[in-house]
Amino acid sequence: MKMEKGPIVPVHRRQISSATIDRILSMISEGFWEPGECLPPQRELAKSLGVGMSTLREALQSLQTMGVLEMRHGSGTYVSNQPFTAYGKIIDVSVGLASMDLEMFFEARGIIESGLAYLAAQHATDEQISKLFEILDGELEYIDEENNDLYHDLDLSFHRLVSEMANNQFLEQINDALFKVLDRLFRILPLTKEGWKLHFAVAKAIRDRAPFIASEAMRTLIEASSAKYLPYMKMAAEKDKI
Amino acid sequence: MKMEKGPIVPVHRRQISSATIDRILSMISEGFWEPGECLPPQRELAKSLGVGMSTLREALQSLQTMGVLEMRHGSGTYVSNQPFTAYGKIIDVSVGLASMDLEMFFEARGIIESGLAYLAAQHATDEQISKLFEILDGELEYIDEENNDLYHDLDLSFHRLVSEMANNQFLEQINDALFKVLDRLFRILPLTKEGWKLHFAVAKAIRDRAPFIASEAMRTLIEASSAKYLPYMKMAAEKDKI
DNA sequence: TCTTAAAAATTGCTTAAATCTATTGACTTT
DNA sequence: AAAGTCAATAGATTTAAGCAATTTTTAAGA
Repeated sequence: MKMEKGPIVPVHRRQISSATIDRILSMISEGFWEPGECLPPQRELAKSLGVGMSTLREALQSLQTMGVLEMRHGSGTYVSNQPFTAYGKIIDVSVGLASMDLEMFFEARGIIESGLAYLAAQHATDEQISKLFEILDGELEYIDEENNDLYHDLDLSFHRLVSEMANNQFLEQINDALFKVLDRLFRILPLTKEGWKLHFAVAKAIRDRAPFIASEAMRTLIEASSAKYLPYMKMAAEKDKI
Repeated sequence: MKMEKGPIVPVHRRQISSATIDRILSMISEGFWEPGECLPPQRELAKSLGVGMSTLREALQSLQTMGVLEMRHGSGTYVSNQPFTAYGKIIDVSVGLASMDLEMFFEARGIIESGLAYLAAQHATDEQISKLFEILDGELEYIDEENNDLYHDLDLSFHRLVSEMANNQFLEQINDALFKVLDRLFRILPLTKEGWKLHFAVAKAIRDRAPFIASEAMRTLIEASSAKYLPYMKMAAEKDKI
């Protein structure tokens, strides 16, 4: 019988720095070093792993970029005890490099944040819910005023709290990164009566433990702000470029 | 007049490697190097930037980890023309390090994939929709059979196509990474009549351009498979640990 | 003239060693 | 006991030298 010949796949000799990354990762996931713990000094570690110091440092630096390690000058290299924190930087970079696709990121934020509202309606604690309504009360004072910054802080708290209620760190980090980067491009406008009503609708649905309604309300909210700010944001992005 | 005293903010001397990262990033976003283009040789670039080669390489390696650059031995260092590809690796690492939180990742996948279905119902082209129904026809042949691998491929195509229909690269990449890593932990079970019906419901809603129904159908689908596989997955993860 | 193989040049990869800088903790002084 | 000083530790950076993969050039042969 004749064998079917596929294309011959070349064998790539792994780069040592890449292999070093995987080695360190597997040692961490095997519990050799606990979160928060300090790795051996770089000179020692390099010798133990049988690699040069520059190579080791390239690996450590990449792991730091991935949010796995934290290097402190003069002190040591520590295993991060907060995973997921690296998404922010990387999403930030992506948005910066693909800022022409601003709609895409807004759309993504709409999806993720409405999903978070869905989960919030399922998982929120009673304390969180009453705190959410406190924020709404606070916002009420700024309706139709020009006091931009104060309202902005409350708006931020609102979205942060919903995100927290959902109790899903992974989505929370991604959403947080998206929010920050979109917010930086264009600072939010003053609150209107209609805007407040949308916030209220989300809060009410979460209080009523109605996931579907909460997610739809949040979607409406994000779409409204998207429609409002996207033209300005595009202008700002263009200006940034030039 | 007395000055109001705020807390004294410590000055951190920036690390050169970190500054180098930002320098290169801004040069790319300013269009100094186009996507796909090759940077100068590392020796030259290091001299131009006024940093040592090891430092430069630490920066380049981090940028590669972020998906911005691609280093090819013997050839050169290129600006990536596909952004977003770095999410996969990093999400992979996160899941590996936080595998105790398997529910969290399943929940996240449910949110994102139902969101993708929502967008798919809005953006899908007619060709994509007919292709989706072809996949469903294909699946029909494997119902209640044990032919695991063949069905698995079709299932993968189904989810990939829905993801593609949504036309949002950012969410697509994140979902793809989640799918891969969850799929790797536990290979999918044979298709049942009920499972196929759930696939069909999603496809029908997309064809009918009904975003809300599509997203709910997808959520039901993911929740069903989650409920089915999570216990097994946990076992597998435990086994992996030991 | 075209093809092919060898050689050279280019470029990234790795190591090693010396030096600089930040942090920590122990020691001294008051 | 508190504050300042100093030495040890550990990360940060540079330089230089040589290795390894890729690409380009050159040269030989058909």
